[in-house]
Amino acid sequence: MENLNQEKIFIGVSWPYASGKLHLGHLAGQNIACDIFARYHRQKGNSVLMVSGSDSHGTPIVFKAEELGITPEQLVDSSHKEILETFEKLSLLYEKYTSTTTQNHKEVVQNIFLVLKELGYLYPQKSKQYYDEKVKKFLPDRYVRGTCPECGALDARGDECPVCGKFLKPTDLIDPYSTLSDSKPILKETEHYYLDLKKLEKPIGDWMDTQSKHWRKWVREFSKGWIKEGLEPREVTRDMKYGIPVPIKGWEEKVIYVWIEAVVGYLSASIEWAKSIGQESKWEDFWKDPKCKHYYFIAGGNVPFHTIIWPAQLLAYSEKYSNDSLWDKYKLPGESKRESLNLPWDVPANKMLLYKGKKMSKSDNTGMSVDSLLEKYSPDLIRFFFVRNAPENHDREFNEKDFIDCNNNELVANIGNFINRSLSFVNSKFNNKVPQGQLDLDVKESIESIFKEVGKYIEGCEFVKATEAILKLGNFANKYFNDKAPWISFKDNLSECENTIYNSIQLVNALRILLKPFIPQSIFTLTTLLNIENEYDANIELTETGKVSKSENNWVFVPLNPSHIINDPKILFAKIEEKEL
RNA sequence: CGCGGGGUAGAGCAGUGGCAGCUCGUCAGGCUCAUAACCUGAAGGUCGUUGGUUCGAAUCCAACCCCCGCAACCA
Repeated sequence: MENLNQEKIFIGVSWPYASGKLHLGHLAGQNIACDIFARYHRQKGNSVLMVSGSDSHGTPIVFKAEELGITPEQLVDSSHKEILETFEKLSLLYEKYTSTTTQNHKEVVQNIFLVLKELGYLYPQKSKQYYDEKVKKFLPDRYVRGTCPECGALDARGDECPVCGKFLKPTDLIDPYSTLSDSKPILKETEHYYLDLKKLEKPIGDWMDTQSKHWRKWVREFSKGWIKEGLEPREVTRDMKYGIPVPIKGWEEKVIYVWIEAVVGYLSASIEWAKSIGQESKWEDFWKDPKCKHYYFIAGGNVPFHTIIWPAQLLAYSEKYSNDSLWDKYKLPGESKRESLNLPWDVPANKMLLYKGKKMSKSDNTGMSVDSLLEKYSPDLIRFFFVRNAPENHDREFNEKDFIDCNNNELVANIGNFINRSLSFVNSKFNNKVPQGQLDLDVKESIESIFKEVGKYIEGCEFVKATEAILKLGNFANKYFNDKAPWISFKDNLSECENTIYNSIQLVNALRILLKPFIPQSIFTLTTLLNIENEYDANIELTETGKVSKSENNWVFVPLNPSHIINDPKILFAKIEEKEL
């Protein structure tokens, strides 16, 4: 069925920091939800561009590499590979997953830096910062420690005192020392560029007022709070060699700060994608068509970058298009249209996944790695669990008992049980042949309304509710089967029995189509069990060929014909015994 | 200390002035094609605390307690 109302959907997914493996927070935060959203839209026949990549620059990477005795490049390379492997195991599928280390990214970042500078949004300013003479480095805030001026605690960090919670500047600390060498750092003058966010406060505030109505409440309130407090100019360069050099004469020893650099990846990865499919200007379809909606899947902590700073950069940069000399001088790769860049449509950020009451993070090792979970559980269960229990509006505690309950009560007892009892019945009583029948009115209505409901929820980024709706159909299906009692009518009213089973098989097929974006691997198996051949699937085409060639709406219920022969049933989801814990 | 979110049954949550609800779990009974679902019934709450407004407060107001996140790379 050709999709006549094809929409363009751009999806930017938060760039994982390339300093180690993925942990459960990544899954709860963004990496599962984005994939379900993308798969749904591809299935619907929409044109999707989902990009992300490994955030490969920044001070922590340099320090971690030093600690491991390798170069930052080696650390970043191995992390990038590990991330890609994990994504593949979980069937997380991007149009482009790249890294901030590419030449293309560097070009785009420097282009944006220079344009913002020419437009007067970046200006240089001198300041004094702590410098460690032993290791010959300027120190990031958290690498300076000392006594808290507020409560007297020793070992307070340069950004915050862990004892009294006071927010500090490194220069507030009494008796500061460098965590890199334990020596006393000196204050040394340095010069940096600053992004003049103050100048952008009004336009960003206005944009947010009109745009944020459909955002999650907490994302909206949080972002508006930032604007209300007032935006201050922020440093955008660093005294470091590893990273993207500041493209200005005399600044060769400095790099562009990662917080302004990494978000540019959304644009540079789109440009890289366009190149890789051999259509250099294709990215403009997604970035310059005002009808293309931009969604950013991120985790809580990154909200201000995506609702304030990145939009501010885009808004400022778009002034290039009404300036003849800048337009001539600073074209992005493949750029042909003199039209401004799209701002975020929605930023469906999730809150934190907590483990034993604390947030998971790479830095303190409380986060369980995704790999350790993959050793014990199926990728589809992991996908389903993290979208079913996503911390969309509240922080959420992770525990393995809930994980097993989700498998046993929802995937096994609800969905799996219904599929199995239906297929087994066709197998044992009808020799694998779908019996004659017609769709009952209530079955038809249930299926149609659930399709609408689930679609509406996914499009509104309410994934927990989407899973609830699907489980509701599973519940309806089980009840239908039960109420109709085909095991009784088989003995005394064969045509009624046939009709019941015909309807049950249609419900199985409806669940199959609805669950495709969520648990693709199991659904692939179910498609085989139902002996459905030659069904077009945009996500499978993208997996296999790297691109989608058709625009077909397959988010529709298609009944299976009577007399269709299915294969022998097989258990789709295995029950997990609690004692295995 | 600042900003934001939260505290309702064992767990997860809904509920913005009118009998405290939903999903899952627990217990008992019925039914049984199925990895067991479905039906009926039951247990389980000081709605964080205290005070106030009101005929009436989970809901509005005030003060306080507790948990989580953020402040520039920790999703």
